[in-house]
Amino acid sequence: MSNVNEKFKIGQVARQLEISTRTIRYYEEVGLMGDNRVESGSIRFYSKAEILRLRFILKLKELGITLKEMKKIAVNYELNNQATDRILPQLIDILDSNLKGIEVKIDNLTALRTDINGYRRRIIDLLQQPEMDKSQVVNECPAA
Amino acid sequence: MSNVNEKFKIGQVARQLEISTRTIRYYEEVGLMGDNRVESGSIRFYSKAEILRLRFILKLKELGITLKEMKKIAVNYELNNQATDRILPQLIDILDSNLKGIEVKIDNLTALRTDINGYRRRIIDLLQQPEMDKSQVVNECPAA
DNA sequence: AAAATACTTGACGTTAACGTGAACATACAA
DNA sequence: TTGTATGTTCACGTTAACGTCAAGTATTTT
Repeated sequence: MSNVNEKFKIGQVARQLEISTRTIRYYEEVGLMGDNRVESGSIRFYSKAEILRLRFILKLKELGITLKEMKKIAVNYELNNQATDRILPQLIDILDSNLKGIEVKIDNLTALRTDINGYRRRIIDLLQQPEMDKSQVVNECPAA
Repeated sequence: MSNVNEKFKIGQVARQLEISTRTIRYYEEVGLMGDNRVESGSIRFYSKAEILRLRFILKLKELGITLKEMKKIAVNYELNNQATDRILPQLIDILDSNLKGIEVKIDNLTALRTDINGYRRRIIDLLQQPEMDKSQVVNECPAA
């Protein structure tokens, strides 16, 4: 068997990618992976290309793209007869809107950090002034 | 009825805080709010202090603290006979670990943004060189 | 008092992305 | 051949924080 046509079973692939076999079957289940069971039997075999496809899925996931979004892309990829030129702009759109979401999240988290720090500081101040009545803190709305 | 002892029904409170009545009942259900049903009947009444408590819960939630964590605090608050001195350091601890989580998230998102931008740029480059074979992009693992 | 509005208690539904277990078939090692 | 590792297909479980009925009670308005 030539090296390029080498096939792997699901467990090998899973170990290689450090994911569970369930995950791989799940990706197939939701239509991200196509049926890899060979005619004869029910056992799945994956070529290197298919493993790359899995890697690609994992990468997109890392990039914050949901499986549902990926499916959309995949469907269009088929519909357009694998015309990459039609697909890539779509991917860019998704990446862009994702970038926006990320910016928003970063901003929110940054504000949150400031907020928490302020609240934290107020608590510490209270703890260091033992004569004060601290009971109100619990019912107080910080930075509001 | 003096103003300070004024009681509100759940719907009024909900509108005031812009949350659902279900949410308020849920907070009671998970032990964050104590039973506010008056002896005689089954209708809940909330004093301003209790509305403040709700505000406090909402604020902590904004700060990324889960209801489960709040419950912990609340339980200790009761256990310690409402000794604020024992509770506040605990709150600080939680806020601190939350801050750490936020830092991590910000870092991750920032790296992600860079990553996405890089990938995005590569796609655009490909789209602008019409002679190239773009089919590989889909199976390629960006920045890996 | 009738109608409209608000409150009550269940209790199942929702979302994402798998985890987990059962019960069985297949495959390679000793 | 017998074990043991690995594969298969269901199908229910998980998590958080409520949403959403349904069906009945209470309050308030007209």
